[in-house]
Amino acid sequence: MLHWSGVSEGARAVRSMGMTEHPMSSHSGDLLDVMGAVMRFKRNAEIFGQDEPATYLYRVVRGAVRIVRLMSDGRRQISAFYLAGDMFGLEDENEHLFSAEAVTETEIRYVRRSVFLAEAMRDTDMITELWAQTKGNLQRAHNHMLLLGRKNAQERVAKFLLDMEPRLSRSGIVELPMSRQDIADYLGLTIETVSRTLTQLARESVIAMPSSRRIEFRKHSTLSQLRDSLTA
Amino acid sequence: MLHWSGVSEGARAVRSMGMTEHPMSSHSGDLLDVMGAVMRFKRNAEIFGQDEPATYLYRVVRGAVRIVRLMSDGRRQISAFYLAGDMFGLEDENEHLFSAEAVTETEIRYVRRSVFLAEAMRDTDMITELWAQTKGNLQRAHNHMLLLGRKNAQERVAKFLLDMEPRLSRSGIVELPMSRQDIADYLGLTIETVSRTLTQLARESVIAMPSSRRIEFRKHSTLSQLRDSLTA
DNA sequence: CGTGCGTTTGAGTGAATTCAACGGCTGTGG
DNA sequence: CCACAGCCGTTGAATTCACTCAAACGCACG
Repeated sequence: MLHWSGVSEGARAVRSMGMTEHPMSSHSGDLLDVMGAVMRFKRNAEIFGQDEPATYLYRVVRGAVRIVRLMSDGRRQISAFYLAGDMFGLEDENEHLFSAEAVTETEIRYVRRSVFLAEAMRDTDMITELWAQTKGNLQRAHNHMLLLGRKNAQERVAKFLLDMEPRLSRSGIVELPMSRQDIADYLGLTIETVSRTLTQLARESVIAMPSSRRIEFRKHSTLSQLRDSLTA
Repeated sequence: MLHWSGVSEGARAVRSMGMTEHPMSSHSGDLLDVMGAVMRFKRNAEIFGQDEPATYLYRVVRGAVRIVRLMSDGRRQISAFYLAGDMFGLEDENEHLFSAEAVTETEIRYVRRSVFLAEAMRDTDMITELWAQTKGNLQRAHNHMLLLGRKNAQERVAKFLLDMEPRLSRSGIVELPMSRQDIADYLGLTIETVSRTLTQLARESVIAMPSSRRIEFRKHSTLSQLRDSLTA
């Protein structure tokens, strides 16, 4: 199924179109952009699944990916969203405990880990980039754990919006690629609680919601206060 | 091999707590084991603090370290415990958003990031080890997020015990280095709920608690079921 | 125009929290 | 040796916040 093509020097001529680099990756990460193959995934399509061997290394070219753990009773936990420029597929060692799914129409570049690593051993920029990406993912994971611990619903939603803003905003307006269910499973809340909280924020004019996926920031500082702590 | 450039500044930064510094003992073995300096920290001593610049890379030689975020109203979130052999200090980019504290009497080896990286650029084993460690931390972080999402108290405690077992067990008996408060802040519960849950598990003879810090596994499979009842 | 899906809103319930008191261990000092 | 203080952990009772169950809404699409 998955098939790697063009890791050789010839592929280096190919340069993918301009993508937004999120703030956490320190320098331009074009390295996986010239290796491996590109694949398109439709909304909700599975990129890799739980219990599959973890063989590849991936990068989001366009769109959004969610890292999901599905439990037998239907509960779902989303441990990360990856957006354009992010590398992923390193959350597991040998077998995937998580699955990765396209949140929207998404374009992915992927390459065998072994191939990438072999190349990286000869190119310090590549291994440095790989490490920087892994570190960035680790930092986001720790940041996200702050939210999952002892935070109430308002704090979670406020932090979610503020975290997403720099990653996918266009001038104070966030176009969310993910559904309410995705947000709920990411925040450790139910869909109803997410909905109620957003409605309440809109009623208080902290945000505006022209449509359910579009969020405008109206009182940025209030949102920050809600995130940091309601009390005290 | 490598001299300790920059180590003295760092020592000053953290030496305010009572601890002793050791000269480089050539412990034949892993990579960070032969670089940098060793330091001892007493129980609850701070290794680095929130808002300090993130300059160093650390490894636990002996003992246990917790990564903590303290909020203004006193709430605390522990996002990781690091044990002997684990590298840490990569959870932040430039400034620490978290602090690191010794859970028990702990021995740490540390080195300037820049120094380690400079060396790693010339030694692929070192950068590989650094990446492997970062990846390991990322994997543990994702694993921990499963627990923090939508899990009830019993599932959290059961998973916590099972996760800790391979990391610090001696033949089915776990000697916990951390307090109930630490466990609670790690699991996103209150100290009372952790206590009640452990008591209940002991009453059901799933575990035995000869002392509050010592846990014996009596019905390992039952514990797994409690964890998986919703994890699988 | 109806069907289906995602989202919102409402009412009642429950699991973990908060508030409060108690028990056990350790070290200190009379 | 006992008395006491301090810390940590446990237990009890009442509260609360998010959850569950349920229904309705709005929009897209055949």
